[in-house]
Amino acid sequence: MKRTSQTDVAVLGALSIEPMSGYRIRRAIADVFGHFWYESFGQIYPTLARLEAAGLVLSRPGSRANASTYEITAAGREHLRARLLEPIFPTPPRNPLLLRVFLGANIDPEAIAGMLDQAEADARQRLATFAAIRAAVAREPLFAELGRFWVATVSAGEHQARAVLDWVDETRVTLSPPAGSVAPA
Amino acid sequence: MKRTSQTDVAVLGALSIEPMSGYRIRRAIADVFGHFWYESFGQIYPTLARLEAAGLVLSRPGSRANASTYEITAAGREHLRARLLEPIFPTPPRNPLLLRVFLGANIDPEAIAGMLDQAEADARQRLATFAAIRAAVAREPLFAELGRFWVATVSAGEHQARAVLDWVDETRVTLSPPAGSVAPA
DNA sequence: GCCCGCATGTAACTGGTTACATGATTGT
DNA sequence: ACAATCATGTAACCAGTTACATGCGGGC
Repeated sequence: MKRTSQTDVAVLGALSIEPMSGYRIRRAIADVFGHFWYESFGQIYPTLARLEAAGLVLSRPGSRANASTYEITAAGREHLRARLLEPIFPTPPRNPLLLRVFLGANIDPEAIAGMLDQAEADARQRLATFAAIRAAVAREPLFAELGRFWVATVSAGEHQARAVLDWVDETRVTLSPPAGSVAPA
Repeated sequence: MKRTSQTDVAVLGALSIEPMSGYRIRRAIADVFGHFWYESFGQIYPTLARLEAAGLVLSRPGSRANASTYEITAAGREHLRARLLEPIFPTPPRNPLLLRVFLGANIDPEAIAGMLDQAEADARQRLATFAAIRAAVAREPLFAELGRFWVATVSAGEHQARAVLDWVDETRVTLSPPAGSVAPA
């Protein structure tokens, strides 16, 4: 049960769409995978060097003097395919909001209410972003083929966000009586 | 924007319920926080030592020769309270399933379908576990007071699991036409 | 001429997992 | 007696973040 890093998958995956510089890979991951994936520069550049050494990507001088454009090789595509088919090991859950809700007896009910408000605002914000992404996908000609997959991940985000909204509504009620309240007559 | 470790919060939080050995803390976290939190032994024992040095917990010889029971101190409770009120920095998202769905064009549609099946099975499994937990909470006298909070976190898990189920249903349809299909006449 | 965005890289650090080693206690 | 569970700890390792250093090129 060894959890292997998925950074290679994310980087090769980005390059499977089109050749890019390291900087642009990072932006693509932030913009497109943003709601379900994250990579930092400190992770991307070493990874790119490793992938190149392994012959999975190749770099060619880019448009600028100091820039390189990375391209996925045939071996890289094959490797990506294989990695995508490996069994998935989900990372151990760590939800700081739920940790606080569980330990809610230690703090002021107001504080919990504030956290729920924040969670609701975040979820609404995400839904707005998703709506914008849907519109963008419809416009982008590049993603005519990949659009279905992209929309599927966006939809997952929407379902999650709506689940949060429903849960917040419900939880505000079940957690509202501040300790010594009585049942309605 | 420094992400500070929440391990102290989880450990102090467990001890805020009742005194326990390190081993039992880990089991309590797995059993009770399991669906939203995780800590390994390699994390718990050093943390306990640190917390004791800081006077936030104290250890007394336990029932067994080689065991200690840890207890939260007044300072520990105060520290926990303060930590719970700190702003929440969610960890960067990393959802390997959505990464695979997005990159689905690189692999066999069957493989994606298999992953969706797996996600569905996992969600159903979780729902069953939650039902069992709800029953257990109702029985547990210790959690008469904390039950509301516990149930709130369980409910969050249920909402998430149902969101997955809905998404899988929907996505099986939107992703089913294997490439060269035509619209219905 | 200056600022901003594009671009690359690395060093220090932290958080966390895994695996291993070891032994006590309890129940069957 | 034996197995399972309770219990503690550590060492090796890995993944990943953050901050820093540096420079090019285009637009205003």
